[in-house]
Amino acid sequence: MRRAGDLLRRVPFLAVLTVTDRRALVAAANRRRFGRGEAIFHKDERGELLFIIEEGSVRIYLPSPQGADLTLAVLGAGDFFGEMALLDGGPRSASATALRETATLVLGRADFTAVLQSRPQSAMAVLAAVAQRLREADEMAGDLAFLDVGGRVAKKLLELAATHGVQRPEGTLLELPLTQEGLANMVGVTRESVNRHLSTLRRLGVIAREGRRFLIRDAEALRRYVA
Amino acid sequence: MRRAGDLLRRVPFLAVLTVTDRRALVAAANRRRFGRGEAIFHKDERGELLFIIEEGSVRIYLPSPQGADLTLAVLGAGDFFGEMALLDGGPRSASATALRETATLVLGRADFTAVLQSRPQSAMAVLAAVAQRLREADEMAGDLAFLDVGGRVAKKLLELAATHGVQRPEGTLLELPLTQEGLANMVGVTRESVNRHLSTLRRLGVIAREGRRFLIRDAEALRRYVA
DNA sequence: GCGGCGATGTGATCCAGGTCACAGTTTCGG
DNA sequence: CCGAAACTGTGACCTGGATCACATCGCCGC
Repeated sequence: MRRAGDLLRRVPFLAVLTVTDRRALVAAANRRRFGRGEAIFHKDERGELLFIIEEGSVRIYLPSPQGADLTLAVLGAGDFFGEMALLDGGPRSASATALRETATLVLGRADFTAVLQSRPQSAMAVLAAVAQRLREADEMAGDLAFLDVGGRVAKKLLELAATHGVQRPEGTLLELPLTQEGLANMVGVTRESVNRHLSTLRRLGVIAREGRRFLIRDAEALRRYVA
Repeated sequence: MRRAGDLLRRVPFLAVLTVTDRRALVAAANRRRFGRGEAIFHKDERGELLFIIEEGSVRIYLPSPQGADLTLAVLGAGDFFGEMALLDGGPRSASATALRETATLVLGRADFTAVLQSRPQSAMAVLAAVAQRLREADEMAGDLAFLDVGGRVAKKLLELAATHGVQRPEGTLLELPLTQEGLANMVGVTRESVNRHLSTLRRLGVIAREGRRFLIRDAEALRRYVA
């Protein structure tokens, strides 16, 4: 229980609660584990559960009729998801699956709303988080409308560097193991196109491969490549 | 003041307040009018104001470096906008301009947060509204990624029919006067492409022009055209 | 009621990126 | 440690939309 408490302090909308409140919440919540590749929920389903990731990582995506879906986000420990359906009562707006063995804390609608109603600070924190996501969603739409494939790939790499990168003498290494297909799904194009752009970037010495991860050698060049 | 009070009851997050609370808010708020085509704010500016539309209509859009921006929403009386920057403290995530003579009620950050903090119901309503917008933004990204131009145009027409349509014996008339350029900006393509698709749809008898507005004769056919 | 400007309609080209079809290369489970 | 399965790399080809270039058609204002 100790570990869970620590983690919850890093969840924005729970951070503002008192230790006692958080303990109560953890006591009320269920736990669920998901195996690598296991579906957590599907778009258009009804659903009344909010998930907080204790450990692991989860992909949120829009499934497309003809395969090739669009990845909206990859979340990790401390992130929460599934709140949308709770907030506006609609069906799931996207699908979620575990990318690897993942442990979650599950909150029902009643517990969630109770917290929000009784702690204005907590509601404000959720509001900030949702606003942040809206920002990102709008930006994604803009990128899809304005940038060509090369630009989208470059921009996504920079984004991943910011969120999942570790500094190395030779550049920034993306910790997240990522296949070209995965990257393709993030920018809404075919794997082949991504491959060709990565090839040029590699030939230019801008990026390199390190096993299943990417190494960004020249972020500045990538930035120029976006425009 | 009477008219404003009536209107505010239709703003979701203010509807839950008492009449007295609303009166106080109206008293505290400023009013601003904007002329046709006038800019209200620009993306990336700092801004601390929330606008509630009393009368008129406002276009929210992402400007693109090379002209041709992307319209995210067209809002009318009773809608509010500009909340994002207040909620998460970031800069404006999009630009806003008045499409015609428009009157707004302006709320500062302090007033807005005061309401949210003191009225949990009100915070929940804002949460629902923002969640709703996030849903729409994600869907837009999906459409940009999955649908071809024809599908996007058809889908947008159906959307507009739902939000701005009036029933007529011959079909649904879109009240909103809309140029092909305007439609093009909503779906992220060139005016020429929109024109060609509209031409085929018109030849097929699915839609027709009524002055500066669209008449949808066969919604079912449009729906098929999306896929 | 006419002159002009914004909004339409359409043809001609061009090319980024999708599709298909493989070959080579890692990786990982048993 | 080996073999299958998953990833990566590339060529050939085709096509939807962008781009450019006009002609025409309203409306709106003077």
